[in-house]
Amino acid sequence: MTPTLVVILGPTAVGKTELTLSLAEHFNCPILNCDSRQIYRDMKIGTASPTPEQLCRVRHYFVGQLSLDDYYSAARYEQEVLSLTSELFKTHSTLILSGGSMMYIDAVCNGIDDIPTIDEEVRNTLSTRLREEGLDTLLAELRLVDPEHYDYVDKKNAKRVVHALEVFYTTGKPYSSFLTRKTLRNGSDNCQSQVRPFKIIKIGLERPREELFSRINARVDQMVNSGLLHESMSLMPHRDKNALNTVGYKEMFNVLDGTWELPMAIERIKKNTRVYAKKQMTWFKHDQSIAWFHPQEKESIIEHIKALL
RNA sequence: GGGUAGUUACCAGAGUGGCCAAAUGGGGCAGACUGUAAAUCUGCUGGCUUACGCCUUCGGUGGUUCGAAUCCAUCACUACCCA
Repeated sequence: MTPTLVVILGPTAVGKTELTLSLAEHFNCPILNCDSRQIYRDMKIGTASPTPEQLCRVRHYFVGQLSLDDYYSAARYEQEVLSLTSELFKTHSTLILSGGSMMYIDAVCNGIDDIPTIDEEVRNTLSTRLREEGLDTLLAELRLVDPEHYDYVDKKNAKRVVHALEVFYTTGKPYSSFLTRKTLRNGSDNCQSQVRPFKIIKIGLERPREELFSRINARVDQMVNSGLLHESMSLMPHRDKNALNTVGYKEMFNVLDGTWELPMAIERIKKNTRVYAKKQMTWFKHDQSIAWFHPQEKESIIEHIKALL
């Protein structure tokens, strides 16, 4: 049997966790979580992490294993998933990867170029320079140093401009010289089977918009009832960490420092979650290799997978 | 009953004779995306149009003016104040 990675993806709150659990039980295989925030410890409520009960039902990987200080990235995730799968495929012919982090999924399915990780010092220098000298100065510099990427880069997106310069100052080589995949995006995923030593089956979960949005609203209320504010309070000391630049927490921090009233924060969390879900859908919808189902169509999904195994 | 303030696009809210289809913010919609991506960034948001452009808007009606969201009259409604 060809080793196969079944990828379950879809917008936040669509119902991935529960469906994935029953698929994993059905196929008797572990779950590789693919959520850039659930991978952190201490962010359980706000990220709707699998509960202890759910974690008991099926072996999970990539849940709650990082501390807020840890550096992480899609590239690192790709590496770890690849080395883990090469182990797990020795004993399982099918594995499930499930989550909504678009870039992480993409890194696993299509690979991501080998771009060096930036050290703290360069990162700090450039963020200071951005603050003090402004984006235009850095853009002008990028133009000199890496004209190819200058033409391509989103010139209003400081983060992208800065990153290209970070790479240049770290390696002495232009950022564009590290890029071998012309487009990261899904257009190229016809060749995925050559990229990976296993087959990939992508299952997308979707719901009508109103249905998804009312699930989002209900889930946010439920998070608040389960103590999101309290959890945020314990994370306050780390509020500037990237991992906490996350829907749910950033709004609650505003409540805790007195900027917002709680009801306002709750509304904003709902809204920002909807926006996030929409962004996920926008990303996923270009990927022709995804087979879409309603989360309730479990039997059809199983059939679909079996037919492709 | 009297007085004052107000009525602007989905909401809030600028605009007080031409540069106004109307600032700005929110909300909504759409999109981009190769390294902390639940991040970051962009566009659209009266109608028709690919576009030039055309048409209908700033509570209602009627006026003044070459020209009105802006000035005048009047009616309606809202808020506050005095009775």
